[in-house]
Amino acid sequence: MEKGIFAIGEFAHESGVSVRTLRYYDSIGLLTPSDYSEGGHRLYSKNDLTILKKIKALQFLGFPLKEIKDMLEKNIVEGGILLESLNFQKDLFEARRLEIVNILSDLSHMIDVVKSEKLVNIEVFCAMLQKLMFAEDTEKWFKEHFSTDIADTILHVNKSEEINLDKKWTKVLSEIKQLSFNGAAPHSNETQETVEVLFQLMDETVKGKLELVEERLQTSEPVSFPNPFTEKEQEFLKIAMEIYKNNNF
Amino acid sequence: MEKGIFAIGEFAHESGVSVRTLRYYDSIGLLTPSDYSEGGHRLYSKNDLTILKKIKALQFLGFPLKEIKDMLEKNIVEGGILLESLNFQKDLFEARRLEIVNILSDLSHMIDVVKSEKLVNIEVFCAMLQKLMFAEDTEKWFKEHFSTDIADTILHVNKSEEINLDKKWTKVLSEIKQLSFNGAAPHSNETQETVEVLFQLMDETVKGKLELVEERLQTSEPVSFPNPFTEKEQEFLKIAMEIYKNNNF
DNA sequence: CGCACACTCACGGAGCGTCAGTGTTC
DNA sequence: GGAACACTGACGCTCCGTGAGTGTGC
Repeated sequence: MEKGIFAIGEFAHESGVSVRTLRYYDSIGLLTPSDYSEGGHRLYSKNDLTILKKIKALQFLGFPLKEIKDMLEKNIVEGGILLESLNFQKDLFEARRLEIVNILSDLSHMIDVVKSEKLVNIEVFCAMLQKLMFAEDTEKWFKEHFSTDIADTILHVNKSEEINLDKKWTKVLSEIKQLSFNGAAPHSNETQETVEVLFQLMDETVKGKLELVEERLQTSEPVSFPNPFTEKEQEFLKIAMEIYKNNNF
Repeated sequence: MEKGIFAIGEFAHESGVSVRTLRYYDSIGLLTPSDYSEGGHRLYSKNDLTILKKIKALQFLGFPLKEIKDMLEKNIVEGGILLESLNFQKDLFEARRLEIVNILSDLSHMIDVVKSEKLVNIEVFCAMLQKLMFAEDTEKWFKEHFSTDIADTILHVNKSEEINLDKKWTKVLSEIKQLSFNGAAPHSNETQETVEVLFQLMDETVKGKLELVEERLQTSEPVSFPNPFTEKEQEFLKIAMEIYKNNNF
């Protein structure tokens, strides 16, 4: 091959772009090779290399190929329009970054919670996750259904405290599911012990304001709060809790 | 419609997921409606709603639908495997975050540079961009072609200084391109003035060690440094610089 | 002549949006 | 009986990867 003229494979190697990609760019008219051989083989020049570099540079900034095509065709771009595009891309990436940061935070949280368990029930896991995902909605819900000070007390826990609570919740909720699944009796010792832990945990979570919360829970409409239990499990738990309350309060 | 049983539209509205998506989920067996009407309409139950919520929760963490399907089918997941997936996702997102942070930094840089110009030549723009993209490679290149101290002097500028330099470079390189495009003579006053600015800028960029750099540039192989000029422009510039040097040195 | 290389379709993928043409519900 | 809703294909989107089957360059 003459110097400065490349077949597609050579050109691909030189530029670090795949052959498939080059053909694709040709097909959409983004990078048309400078020449074709008699047999129809694409022939690229050094100039094509600089064009390709431009394409890759613009692609790096997140521009889609269509826009890149437009930009290259115009060659000289009005600063204003370019600036607009750049700002648009920046906002887009900034939004993505925030999203990712949130997801990362939730992932870390879930990792901490899962770490301590051997088996994780997917329902409990997802309920925890939903709690994180809709933290803002949850806050709203609390402020609508309880007085502001109760809500504040419940919601204002720090991160490590929250993780600790979540671990405990994961454990006890999984246990309850397991009991129901195994057909345990609501009045059995095992069940009642777990229910006791549940009450303690509720108490810990709401920091002693349990009575207030319970009162509301019974008067207000059925809870639409993320709930990891099936109907059957709910029924089981309701009975077990009744028994516990009759015995202890 | 009976309570607790939804047609697809209602269900979509309730769950905030599009009808298309629901049908898609059915088609891939991810969320099969609890029942079908005689006429073949999908009928969803409350239970389906909780399943959908799980799906969305897991999707939020970045799991693809296939994996979600697996996880839901197993229902109880081994903590170890789940932990592995979570960590994998976390690493993935962390990598993406870093990527995005870099892009954002480069975007901001380019925005600063572009802000001061009315018209931006795409070649100059892309050359700047490439300089940013391959900053590490550039550093390597400098350290190979010059002594370490020169490289350090040139490369160790702070951010605002770099942006300032880039703005000047953008301006002068664009001017040269414009001159060449307009068919200006290499010896014309206009051209020579621009070349003078170019020399000053080179000097400023390499902080007075211009002679050393030039020496190397002439002896080493042709520069593969990001270059915004076409062959024609390079020829034009070379002549103009010769003239300038003959007149001034 | 043979081997490496290039060519042109064409499918697939993730997750749906968006027609088009027809059937169901109430 | 007619509006509103649902159904099943099927194509489109982005940016290519990955074949399959055939033609070129040296």
